[in-house]
Amino acid sequence: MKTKIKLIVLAAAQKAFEKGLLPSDQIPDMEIEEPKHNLQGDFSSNFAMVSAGLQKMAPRKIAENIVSNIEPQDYIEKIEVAGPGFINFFLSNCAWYPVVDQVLEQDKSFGASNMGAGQKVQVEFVSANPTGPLHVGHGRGAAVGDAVGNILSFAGFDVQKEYYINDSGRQIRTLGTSVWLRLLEMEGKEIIFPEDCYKGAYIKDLARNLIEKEGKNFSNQDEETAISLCAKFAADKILGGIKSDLSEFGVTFDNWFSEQSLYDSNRVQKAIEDFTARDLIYEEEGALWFRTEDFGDEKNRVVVRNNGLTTYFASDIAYHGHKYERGFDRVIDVWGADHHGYIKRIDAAVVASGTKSEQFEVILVQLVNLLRGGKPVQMSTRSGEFVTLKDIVDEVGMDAARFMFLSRSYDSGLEFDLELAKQKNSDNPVYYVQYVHARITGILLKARDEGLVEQIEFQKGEQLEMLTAPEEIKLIKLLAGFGEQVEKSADTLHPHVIFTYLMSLASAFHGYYNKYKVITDDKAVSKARLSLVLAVKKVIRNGLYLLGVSAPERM
RNA sequence: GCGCCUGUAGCUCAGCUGGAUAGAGCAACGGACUUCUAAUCCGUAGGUCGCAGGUUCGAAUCCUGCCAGGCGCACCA
Repeated sequence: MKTKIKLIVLAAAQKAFEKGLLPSDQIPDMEIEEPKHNLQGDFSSNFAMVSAGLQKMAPRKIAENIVSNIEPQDYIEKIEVAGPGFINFFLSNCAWYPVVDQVLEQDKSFGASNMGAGQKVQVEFVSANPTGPLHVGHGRGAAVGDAVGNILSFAGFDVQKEYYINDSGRQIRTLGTSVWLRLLEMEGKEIIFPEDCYKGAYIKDLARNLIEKEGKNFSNQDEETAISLCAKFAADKILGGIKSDLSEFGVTFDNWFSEQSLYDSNRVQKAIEDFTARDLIYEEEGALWFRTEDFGDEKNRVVVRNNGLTTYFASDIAYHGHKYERGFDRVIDVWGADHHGYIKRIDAAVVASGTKSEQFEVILVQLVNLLRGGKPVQMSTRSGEFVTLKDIVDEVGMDAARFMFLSRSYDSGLEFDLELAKQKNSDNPVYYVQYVHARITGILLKARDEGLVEQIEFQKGEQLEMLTAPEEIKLIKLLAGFGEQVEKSADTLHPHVIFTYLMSLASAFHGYYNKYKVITDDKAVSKARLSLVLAVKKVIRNGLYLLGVSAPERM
């Protein structure tokens, strides 16, 4: 509809120019937008204002010349010039009816777009070290990454969701040591538990599991062997837990990528050699440094320490290089905001490997403040005790948790109130939206029982011209705008755009529902309203799907 | 000190790729169920868009400088 209006304006501008009413046929960047107030029409063009300088003419005068040259259309009721020179279009109701049929026909693909044109995109998210269970922050990252993936895919991108497993290096060894020490402790030995070891209660559980599995005499082994066995056992176990927690959270990955595999295939080594050969890496004080400064970083970064061990950054260089080798045009990493200092150096690695900086994007997800009834939930990093993602999903449910995580822009910190997320009323946005879906199903079931419709699903609207109430037209307009919101969400990589959209659609529906009966004595009106309401149901479902939230038939 | 994010109603936040009278939810107050699900709706009230400049027909939105809060600034991951 927007593009239609735009073409009309352009045609009128051309005509006005030919008639000599406009001095120039230059067309500036103009916008067709939906005004906030109904009095200002359904669509509005700022053409006159943005071309004022070009035409050397007063905006209102330009607007009038445009309006007088617009071909009349049956779906346009009137056109006005208003304010500083807006051209406002008022559409007749019949302009909107086709939207209902589009929704019903296109069904699950309504709102989809081809803006991505099949471009290959990888979204990497969560990627938590397998050294402990996922916590709240990971939950937000998981919800965001998963939703961004869904949205990009719906917008026509070829998306792969990936989890990077840091299954190599020092933190895994530390994990092994932690478990080993707890194990010795359980067997009555005196131990000193170092500061840098993992302190959570889950470490003791792992030690216990290991004793059960391997028997009592495990501690007699040579320490080195024991620690690496502990590490392997613990990492596998924890990763298994992470996978199952994520799947209970409704998050699935297309690929789990192992850091260790980069070493096994010599990719890390090759990356270092390649950069060294190109003088991007130099030696100083026994360590190898990558000249990230040359790419805009504050200082150069170590890739191999003077003890010969590679840093995490070294495998990250190889990892990101490998992503592009796998054919991704765009790579999106979802990180916690506390990692922002890392962006420049990865960007340096990407650019040094011959990829354009624009092909690498980082979504920084701000921190989550966990509350219970408005009061902060105590989380002690010292003792290693924290509220896990699993705790939250168990307590409030997957749908409520996901919806809450996606309710705000990830650029802002998030207050997550467990009490609020559990409430089953309008305070809790997830039920507000899901309720629309369930309510409509109820209506459709009743309509079927009364013989008004054969099935609760159908592909063609009926008697749509009976939809004349302003609330009905407003609903259709909202449906018509879904695709644009999907594109905006995909373009900005911000899933909360979909959240906001769903809230306004739900609000419009609930208002309508309370004011009008869908099933009335008038058969034609009932059929029209059933068509509209089914369309609303489908769009709600499509939107919820993008956020990874279920659309229940009954509540 | 440097970098990233944030500052909008009492609270939590939308709006920020510039548009007309800045929106929603909660909290407050007053209403609506013999009705397709009240997990809902309707109404009232609530604002120097952190502060100061600048850009222009027009700034919550863009630029600069302050102020405040969060998070980072390792041969850690």
